[in-house]
Amino acid sequence: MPFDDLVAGKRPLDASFYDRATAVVARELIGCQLVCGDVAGRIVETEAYLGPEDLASHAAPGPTTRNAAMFGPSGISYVYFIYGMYYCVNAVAYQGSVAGAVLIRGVEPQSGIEQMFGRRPSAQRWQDLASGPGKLTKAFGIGREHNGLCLAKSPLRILEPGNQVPSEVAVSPRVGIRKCADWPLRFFERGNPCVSRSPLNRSARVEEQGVVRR
DNA sequence: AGTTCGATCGCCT
DNA sequence: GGCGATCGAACTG
Repeated sequence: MPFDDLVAGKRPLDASFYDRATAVVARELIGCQLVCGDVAGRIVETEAYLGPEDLASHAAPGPTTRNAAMFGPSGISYVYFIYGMYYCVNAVAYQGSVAGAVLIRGVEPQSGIEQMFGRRPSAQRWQDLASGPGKLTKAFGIGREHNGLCLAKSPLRILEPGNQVPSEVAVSPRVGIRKCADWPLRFFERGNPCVSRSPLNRSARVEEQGVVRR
């Protein structure tokens, strides 16, 4: 769909959206629209990372230069570099704690698909362009320069879902972590092919904890 | 200054 | 299901 038609009438989510419990924000980001430049897609998978009590969170060790954004105001991006070759993008979101962020793990490409294939030539299907946290930053061209930006009014921004509300949101443990491995803080649209599929996701040990119907 | 290891991905078996 | 790629942040001495 053309970019202008896709974003027409959709307003960016403002700080009041992000200034709530991190898991609630993670749940409600499913179906919202991620935009970077003239590339856009629908968020279909997220994970909540909490404050110091969550040992899997980058906030657990306390503030450092890398994770500083997680301790700042809600509604700001937190982008970090991992495994020597990937970026991951978060939306800072918390209330009543001292830190928290939502990792965006899966996006359904909607606009700028040709550009995404140009950035990820190894992708065989459009469904796999952004079906993972490292994949989607590559497809969207998100890097260090996008850390610490206001997600309501930057080239990197998130818009309200409009008429794209998810059919059914499922909950499960988070992927690829060892500490707090049982906490049900991963949210995804059931059945969507753009949800990431790491080996851990497919393992019988990781089973869904429940679903949220609308 | 040296070491460790990670909120991943893609290729191999 | 396992592993190598590849590098910066954080920690140790």
